[in-house]
Order: sequence, then structure tokens, then C-alpha cells
Amino acid sequence: MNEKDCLLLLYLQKEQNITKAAEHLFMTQPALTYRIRQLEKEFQVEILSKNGKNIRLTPAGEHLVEYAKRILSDLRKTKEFLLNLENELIGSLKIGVNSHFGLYNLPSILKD
Amino acid sequence: MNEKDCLLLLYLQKEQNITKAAEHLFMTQPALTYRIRQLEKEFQVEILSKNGKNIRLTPAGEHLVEYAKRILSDLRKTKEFLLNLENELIGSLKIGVNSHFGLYNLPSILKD
DNA sequence: TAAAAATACTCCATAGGTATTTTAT
DNA sequence: ATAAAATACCTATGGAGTATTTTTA
Repeated sequence: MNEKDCLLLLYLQKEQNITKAAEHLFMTQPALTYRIRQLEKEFQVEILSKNGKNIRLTPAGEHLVEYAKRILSDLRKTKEFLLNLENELIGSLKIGVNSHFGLYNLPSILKD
Repeated sequence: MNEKDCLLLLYLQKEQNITKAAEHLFMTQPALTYRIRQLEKEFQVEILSKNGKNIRLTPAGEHLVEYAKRILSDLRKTKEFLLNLENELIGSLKIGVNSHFGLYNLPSILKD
């Protein structure tokens, strides 16, 4: 189960229709059907049930959607945090030391 | 980032050594190195830094490990919950109704 | 020189596409 | 008759392996 699988569950819940959900995800209906089957194998549950021509989420499916929402939320927070962390690390570091320390002690420290 | 990637981060933190982490994951060292590079691209950060012959996690890497731990924990809880849900749904449902309701109202409800 | 990581390549599993059939209103 | 899902088949991306080179204590 990856990020795209999480998104896919959200769109299935929203649309109750595989074809429309697939459009949102810029993929084809058979490809989406395939991903659902894979998820059903992974979690050993039925995710979809038929509702006439359309589909609906099973209780297990609904629970997976909640899981997917948590994952996506945590993922976004984590990516944002790491982006900020990276920004903090950009720039130069100036160190003022006496010449002896700079010549004999600093090099090995910098290497570390 | 999938379940195996999460596990992989935990072993890297534990071993500080790609080769040993790869053994735990029953994969080869180059394959693990490749996965790390992919994760670094995905999150736009360096995950590992060299520490002599071995490696160590960068601050970003450590943060990703914490994320991975949360994901794995939530995933296990979700799988467990779905397993129980599935058990609850096994068995037969007996419904007692009067004959008129059973003949004229119940069928469409059952169909739904 | 020995142990680990990085690199170059090859291969194959599987995610995704196209075409078609089946299902249901 | 129409709209959606399911199925069959094909293709290609990328994850994983093998062999080798580079790095470093």
C-alpha cells in the first residue's frame, strides 16, 4: 500500500464509481480495478461491493479509507518538516579560531 | 514508500551498516542501497551519511525512522482490526418477521 | 588488506494500458 | 441500450540480483 493507493481509496469513497475515480487519478478503469484486487489480497478483505452498476465501499473498505487519510496526513506533515529541515541546513558556516587550533586541531574535526 | 521501506529504515538505524541491514531484509546490499537512493529522491533529503566504512543516519533520516515506526504501528493495528472485522462477518443471520413483511417488504431490503 | 559502500549491467515481476466481454438498469 | 465493472492479454518501468570497482580504517 503506497501513497497512490491511499489516494485511490479516497476517490473511490467520494465517487462510488471506479471509472470516475480512475479519471481523477489519471489512470484507466482496469488498472484501478487491478489495484483494488491487490489491496484486497494484501489486507485479506473485500473492499468493494456492487451497488447496481456502481460500487460501494464495504465496512472494511471504509475503515481502510480512514487509515489512508491518516497516512496521507502524516506523510504530508513529514515531507513538509523535512523540507524545512533541509532549508535550515543550506548556507555557509563561518568558524573563527586561533591559527594553531585551525592548523592542527580543526582539520580532523571538520573531516568528522 | 511502502511497508518494506519502513522496515528497512528501522534496520538501518539499528545496524548503521547497509550490508547487515540487507541481510535482515533477505535482500542484497546493492538492492538496499538502491532503495535508499529512491527514498532520498522521494523526500528530497539525504538519509545516510558516511561514518568511515559504515554509515549513519542524518537528522532527516532519523526523522524518517520515526515516521516509519508510526506507519508500521498503524498498519499492524489496521490489519488486526480488519481481521477481527472479517471474523465478525462470518456466520448466518436469522431474521424473524411476519409473513406479509417477509413476502413484500423484506426482499428489496435484503437486496440492498 | 579487508570490509563496506557504490556502480554498472542484466533480468524479471508487476503495475498499467488496450481491447473486449459481462453485468445490470 | 447504455453505462459501468470484469476479464484477457500485452507492454514497459523499475526493483532486485550478480559482478565489479571504489572507498576507508
